[in-house]
Amino acid sequence: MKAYNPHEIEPRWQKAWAESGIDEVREGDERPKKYVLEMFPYPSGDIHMGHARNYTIGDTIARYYRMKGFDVLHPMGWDAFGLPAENAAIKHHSHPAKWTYSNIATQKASFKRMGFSYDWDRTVVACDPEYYRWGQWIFEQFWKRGLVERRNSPVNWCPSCKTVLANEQVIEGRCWRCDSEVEKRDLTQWYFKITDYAQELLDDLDQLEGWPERVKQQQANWIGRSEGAEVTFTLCSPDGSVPENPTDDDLITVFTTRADTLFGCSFFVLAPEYAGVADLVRGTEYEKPVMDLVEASKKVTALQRAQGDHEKHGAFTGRYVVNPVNGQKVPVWVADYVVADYGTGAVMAVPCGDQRDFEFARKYDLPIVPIILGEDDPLYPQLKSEKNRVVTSVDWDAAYDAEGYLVQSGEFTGMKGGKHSEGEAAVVAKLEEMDLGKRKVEYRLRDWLISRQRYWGNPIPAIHCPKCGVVPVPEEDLPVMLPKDIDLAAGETLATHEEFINCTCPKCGGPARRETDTMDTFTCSSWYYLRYTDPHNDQQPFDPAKANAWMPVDKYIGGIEHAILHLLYSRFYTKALRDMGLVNIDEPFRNLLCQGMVLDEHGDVMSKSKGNVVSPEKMIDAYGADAVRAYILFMAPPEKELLWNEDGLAGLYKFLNRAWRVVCDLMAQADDETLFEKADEKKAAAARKQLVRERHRVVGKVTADIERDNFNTAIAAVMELVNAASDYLHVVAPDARAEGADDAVLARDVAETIVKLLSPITPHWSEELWCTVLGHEPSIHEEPWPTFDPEKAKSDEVELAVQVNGKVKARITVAADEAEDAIKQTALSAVSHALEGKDVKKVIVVKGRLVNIVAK
RNA sequence: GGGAGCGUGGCGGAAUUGGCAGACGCAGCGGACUUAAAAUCCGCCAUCUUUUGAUAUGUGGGUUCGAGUCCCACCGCUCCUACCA
Repeated sequence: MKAYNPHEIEPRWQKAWAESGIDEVREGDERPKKYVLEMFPYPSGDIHMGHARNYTIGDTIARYYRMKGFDVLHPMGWDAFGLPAENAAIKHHSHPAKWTYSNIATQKASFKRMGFSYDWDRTVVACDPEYYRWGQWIFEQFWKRGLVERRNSPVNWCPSCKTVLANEQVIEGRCWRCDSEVEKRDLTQWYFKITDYAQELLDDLDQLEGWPERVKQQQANWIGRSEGAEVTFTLCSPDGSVPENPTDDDLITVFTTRADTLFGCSFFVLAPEYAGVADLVRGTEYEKPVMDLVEASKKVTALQRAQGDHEKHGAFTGRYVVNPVNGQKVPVWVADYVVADYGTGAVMAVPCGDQRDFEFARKYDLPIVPIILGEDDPLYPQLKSEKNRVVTSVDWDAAYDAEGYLVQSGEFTGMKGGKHSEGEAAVVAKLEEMDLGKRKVEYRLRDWLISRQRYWGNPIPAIHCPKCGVVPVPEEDLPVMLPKDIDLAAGETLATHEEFINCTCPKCGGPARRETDTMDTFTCSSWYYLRYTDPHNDQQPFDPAKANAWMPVDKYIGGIEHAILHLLYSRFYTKALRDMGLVNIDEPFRNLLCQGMVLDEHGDVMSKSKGNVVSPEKMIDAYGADAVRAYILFMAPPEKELLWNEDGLAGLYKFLNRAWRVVCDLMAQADDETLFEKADEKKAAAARKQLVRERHRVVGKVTADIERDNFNTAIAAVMELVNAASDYLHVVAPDARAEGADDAVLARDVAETIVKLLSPITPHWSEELWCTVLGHEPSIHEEPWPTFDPEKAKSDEVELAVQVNGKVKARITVAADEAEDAIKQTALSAVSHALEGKDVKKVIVVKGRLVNIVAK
């Protein structure tokens, strides 16, 4: 018997598969398609266990579907633009491309060693001009359709990466990439109007039945739809008089979800960044304190806010606005707790019903007028039908933000108040009637800031002409190539590269300057899955017919850290491209599997600084790729974290050895007499029966488990079949398995079944046994998946637990098709000792499982 | 503060709709083989108890013939989010 030697068989089969092109996609195939995709990696260096896990899961699924008779697209590429390459280039005085392509080569070699079945002919590398050309083209199509905007506003700036960041890339006030504190700056930047799709991005989450609930929840929270109303207040003149015929300049609008509390508005607050703040106070005694506050709030970093420093600061502007529902004048303040870019940047403050307003009112001694009360509030009996203000202060220590009844609220007094309440609807109706308010939906989602002040990215294809303004680069001139001669270490950037910058305006032909910002790397990863469907197209980003044939991705596998960023952006791209007629789908990813992290044995994140990184390469050196793959899938369900434990890996290696021997022993003929003793025929018959049952049961179990991503229990089931085969081998001697005998047929069937069931997981191990021990031609990976007969998985006798009042008291064995009455009788007599002195009230028979006797 | 999820042996984890808790594996213990070790093969392995049996899925209640699973409250942990009016 040949021993299992992964180090010999793995490279041999990898070479053979590459030569035969077995993993390449066949175009024009008649079979139904499956598009299995793993998130493409950033070429940061050697692969780590997270990669190994992600891609092992995907490869197993892809191989399974091939055997199930699908035409499978399973591609791989690299998300190759980004800052680490630039930093490496600065450090080593070289070019980012050098570092990037060298890492790609390293990673690709590792992926091949893992035995991943990618169609390498379809590789997409994001920094390849053949790819980024079409990223620019798509940018221009978005531009044409009004999805691109250039505007000045406060943005997140990372001082360490020296670039702006999208909202989604700021995590607790820090840069997602380098962890530096993010600053606010006023800059003119490029945006994608993802907010145009806010409602659809929210609604279509319902279509995504194959997505984890928590990811959908996170996206819904991020989009943050909020239903409310706009309410218009009139600004009083500097002398405090109410303008008789107010112009648009005299009106200030707020967004609120609680119009029902409008009668409790006792002051009015503008964000420090609110556009008209300076004009309101210019030349007055209030100018200095207000403008000091505006300056100070710029210095309060997002980080300080994230860390819970919610001390509110404000300053009075000296101006007043008129409350539209009761005509009351309320003071206008500027305060740093109002967010400038949500709603209108102004809020009506109702301190009795909003905790933030309450805190601010207490700090600056502003009135707190109770206008919504719970029935158990001590003030309620006094105020419950009071329409006018009689109480204008409270001794509460927090706002009342629950549902309640409106009081001191004019005609609305007595109505129910709260979000989406009767009172809210009535107030909004009244405002609409007066033409001073209307229903409004707001979203938390902001437009996607896509420009970056970095070299190693996709250049934004725009030209600044002093005469014509900002104009797109003509399509035939795409791509705008990144200049290769740049010395980043010397501080050069695109903005200092005169040769790159100087150009002529495509409209007027005059001298012009090229845009020097590049696009966020997330633009590259927002459509790569479409490029895979037609990777060599040099006429368009992809042929819509090909994309439509393959899309959507049937199974998308990647890390949960992309729950918002990448997945939201990709959904947006897909919808925008759909509206341009390039694809006919609404959503790119039908099923999403978010794999858990790989942690060290103590549950800590693996990191170079901690020195606890386990290298996949070293594990392959020690145990072979198949054992590593099987271990990764066996030790935890895919979405859970995996605690690395090398003893466990050794265990899987031992299992592959044991299963190898069992397969060989099953195929051994009578000449190999030393192996087993001859057993009596009765035992042998029972062992045969048992093995047949296990064979059918396990195929059913493994198939169902792989379909629902339970690879750990699928492997456990194969282990059970191997154990059953081993038991059988101990009873049935090899000479019973001579050529042509029933046992020979059974033994071969079980051997082939084991090898096939493991082949998506351990492709080299299976291929070797298939071709040598089982004597077939390559390749097992083109064989059909084993089938099973549920009838044959059934046993003709079953053991039932007999419970008395829910506690197991005995076990009985009955024929599988035994009648219920007979089962009851058997059960009752089996537990007669436990029933003495009791009345049997009821007997419940659960077929195939148990009998429960209720007795008192 | 808001949202989502999770608590099962020494460890990783099983348990489709409520139906015999602990599959499968790791570690451990015992045995066979061996001069010996490794490898391999066989057996044991939740807790208490001599057997019978009793107790066990974070804690306390509830629904049910029956609860790891459903409901309520509490405790603990993890992730996401954060002044969004």
